[in-house]
Amino acid sequence: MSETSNVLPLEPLTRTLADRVCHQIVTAIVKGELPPGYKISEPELARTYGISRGPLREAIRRLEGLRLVERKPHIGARVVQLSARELIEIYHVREALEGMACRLAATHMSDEEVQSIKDLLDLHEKSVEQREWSSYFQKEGDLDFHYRIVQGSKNAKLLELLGADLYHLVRMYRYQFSVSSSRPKRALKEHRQIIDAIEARDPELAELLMRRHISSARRNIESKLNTVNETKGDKNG
Amino acid sequence: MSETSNVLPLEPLTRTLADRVCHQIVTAIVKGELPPGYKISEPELARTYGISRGPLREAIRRLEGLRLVERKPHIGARVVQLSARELIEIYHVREALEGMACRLAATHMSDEEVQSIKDLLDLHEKSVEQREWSSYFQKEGDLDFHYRIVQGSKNAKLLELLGADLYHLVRMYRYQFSVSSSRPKRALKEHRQIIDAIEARDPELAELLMRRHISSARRNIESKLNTVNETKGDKNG
DNA sequence: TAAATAAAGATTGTCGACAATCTTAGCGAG
DNA sequence: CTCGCTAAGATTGTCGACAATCTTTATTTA
Repeated sequence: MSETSNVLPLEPLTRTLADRVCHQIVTAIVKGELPPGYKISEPELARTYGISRGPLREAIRRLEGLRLVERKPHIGARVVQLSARELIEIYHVREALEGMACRLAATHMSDEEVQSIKDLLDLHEKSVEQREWSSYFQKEGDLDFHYRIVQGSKNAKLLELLGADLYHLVRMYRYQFSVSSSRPKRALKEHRQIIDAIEARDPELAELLMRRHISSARRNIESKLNTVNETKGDKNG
Repeated sequence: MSETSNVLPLEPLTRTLADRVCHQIVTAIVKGELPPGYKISEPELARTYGISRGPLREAIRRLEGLRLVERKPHIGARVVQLSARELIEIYHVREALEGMACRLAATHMSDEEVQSIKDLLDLHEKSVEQREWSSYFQKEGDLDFHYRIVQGSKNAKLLELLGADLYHLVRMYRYQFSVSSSRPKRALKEHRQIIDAIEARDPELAELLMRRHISSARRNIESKLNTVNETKGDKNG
């Protein structure tokens, strides 16, 4: 129950079919039910969700804006296929944006928000200890933390860019490759350092730690992708 | 002739009504023909562009993703109204993203691209000298420069975020307030310093100069907005 | 007179059908 | 056997009409 709407604050109770179905398709794409490269057939999807092609096409236009599908006129829409290069690019952008977010959060976050995140990390720690570091927490817990930091920056545009345009793709990648945080304990430790810096109201340190955190995650992914590429060889297209 | 499609690389020759009209509406919003806060009437706009409500609604969904309109279910769409706070937020984000873009550009830009930008700046200089620093150049020339730097970063995601989600709003703001670059000579000088740093393949300096450039533009806007607010008083909502 | 209610009008949301374009399978020529 | 053309099928693009919701206005009542 309770979908993953912590990260995607689109109320599921929107009263229009297009919005509701858009939200459903986002979830389906992120979870891999609609796999990358999948050709979206309008009649098929319309049947699946029990709606007409009108609202469905509106939803697809919205998904196009979210960069989750790519559309070509008179040919159709396909679920995006994240290349290694694009994934790395996203992490570079995250480093810049979330570094900034973290710096701002150190100034603008309320004490209550800080405490709330510390509580969240306590929850994560218990999950790690109890080896329940599975499914939801493994895949979504990390982004929950990051999302809250960005919220704490009090910069709405930042929240828009990260929440609407980047996190979906990161989540999709994690479900796809099932590689989420192969280093949960280390990630948790880094999260604690970050929130401590914010609590200490030390913007420079907070930014530095966040950038380093994301940077090391990126390098971790890069090394894994390189390992894969060594066995498979390059395949551009 | 030659629309402003240097900044918005959406081919005008797309063969679908929704795409074409979307592009037209973007231009109309940016230029203020559809003013901020304007209530978009579907029947009216459909008549205006000579199309049916179907493609128009798809275009509106796309505009929603571009953050140029805000939609409320069963009520309608309105052209976004940029608050002073949001505008400042955008400049903060630009500082982070374009700083990063500039750093990357110093490494990844080809010598030909660098030369091309220097030629562009020569053109701008002539415009300033000849006091033709009007309309197009005044409003679009600056963003042309910035767009090319971002292109030079060779980071597609960066280009997406800035080109699709932020520059439109900046352009809209400039047309609205007609305040574009009240300091053309100084801006041009800063642009030259930036491209020189890139040509010298000095990433740190390039980033520093770009951040400072955008930061001073932001402070310039802030001071102007404060002046306006002093006479008008605050008006949130 | 002011507030609440109800009906009329307008606007948005949804649907099914038709037209334009692309894809594919089959056929024929070289 | 391969390549190119053609026609049939399927898919996307567009439209007009109907249903659901919101807004406005007029009426009634305290």
